Amino acid sequence: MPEFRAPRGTRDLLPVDRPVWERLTSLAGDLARRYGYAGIETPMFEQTAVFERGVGAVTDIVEKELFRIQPRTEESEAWSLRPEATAGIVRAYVQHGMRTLPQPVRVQYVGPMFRYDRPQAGRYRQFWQWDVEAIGDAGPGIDAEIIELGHRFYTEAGLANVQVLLNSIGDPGCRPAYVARLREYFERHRSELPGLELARLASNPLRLLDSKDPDMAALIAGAPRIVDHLCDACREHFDGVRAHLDALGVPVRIEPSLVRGLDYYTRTAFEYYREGAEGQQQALGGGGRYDGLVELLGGRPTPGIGFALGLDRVVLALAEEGIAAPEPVRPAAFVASADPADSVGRLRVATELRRAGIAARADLGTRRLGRQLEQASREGAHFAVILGDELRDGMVQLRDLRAGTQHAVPLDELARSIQRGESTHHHG
RNA sequence: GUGGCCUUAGCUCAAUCGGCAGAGCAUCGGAUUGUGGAUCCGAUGGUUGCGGGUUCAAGUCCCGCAGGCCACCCCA
Repeated sequence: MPEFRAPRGTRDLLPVDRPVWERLTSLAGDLARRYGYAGIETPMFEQTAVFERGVGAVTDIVEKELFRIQPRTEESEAWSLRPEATAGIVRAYVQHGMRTLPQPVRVQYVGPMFRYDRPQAGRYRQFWQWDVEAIGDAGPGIDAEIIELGHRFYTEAGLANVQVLLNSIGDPGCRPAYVARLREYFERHRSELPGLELARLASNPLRLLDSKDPDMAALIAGAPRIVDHLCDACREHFDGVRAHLDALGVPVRIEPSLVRGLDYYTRTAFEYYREGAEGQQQALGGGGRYDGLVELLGGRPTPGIGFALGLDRVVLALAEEGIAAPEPVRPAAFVASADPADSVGRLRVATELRRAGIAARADLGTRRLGRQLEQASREGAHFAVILGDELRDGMVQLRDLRAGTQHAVPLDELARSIQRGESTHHHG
């Protein structure tokens, strides 16, 4: 066991892991372009207060999972690594006066987030999210656009069985009355509550709804549903979201018990859920509307909605479904030579090919020719270029490693021959 | 933060009752001084996660710690 290891809950993404990640990030970028979401990037740490206020001071994320940075001096501000992206993006929206841009402002970002909790498969202390936000539009249409965009990502990534769970959790106008009714309901059934749930009844009755305790299932099923207690405006918004989603053909399941753990959510709450998944990390992503957040962080009252998709969990899901990762890039040409010592000649020819735009590699060691060709084969090269005595006449051997054929070509026509061979094979 | 299971070479795993730490794959080399994914041969690679204890003797038994996984908590 080596002396040093990646810190607990973090891991190295090795060359063999990278292709699937590159595919997912380029898919996110492609969807962002199609849907009109511009890139944004905010710092990986912020003043702790941004998260305390933006995420909610009494949430688990802030209370027990925040990665706090030790200040270097007493005068230093208290910083924390970001546990999610929305608070920082909204902070940037306010700081840079983005309310003067055409509204809503559509932005997106792929990057690492940090939460200090106990690692498990699909749950890490450093993990990657694709975060998408639309700030400045209160209508239900943008909710549907965002929800469909997230669903689209899973579909195009290759996950066919991802379902959207949808709920409305009301707003500060109507939610308190509902929470009071809910509390009243569970108080009536106090004797049936497991100990852990009793504590929640006092702190956050909404959380009782998404309890995983099997003994709670019947109780939850009989509980008042928030969607039946929305004010007219919230009701109308929720119906609007559903109507837009229906029109788009997005498979949606209304889930009255879906409440999300972050304080700032209003109205729309949604989650992407993988059916038939092993383990508890079935939530692939989630999001919701946060109409009070901009104001909380010092801006004018501004509505907003967004989601965060956990890319680590998508990678895991793709592996579980047996969906193959993209092949690593194979070189078009591998330059070998009869003289094992002639690394200068090999590197020179490879460099010329590279300058001509060809993916070329060369053995820069001292292997004999047979070993060089073995290397070329194992790296999946299409052609081997063999430098030998023919160089005196300006000729090299061009060997097609897939076909097993070989012929001499002039060195100054080498790049063109390889390009021709590549294109016929790719389209043949 | 709570509980359970696990940890032997880069990877996947053996090692009888406590008795000399091994194999396959991978890597490097040879068979083959100008011709490749096969085959054969060889080499490199270990403080058995770390620390302590019991014992003539510990990969094996005991204790602690770390890390991984699982279930909670919570979330992505």
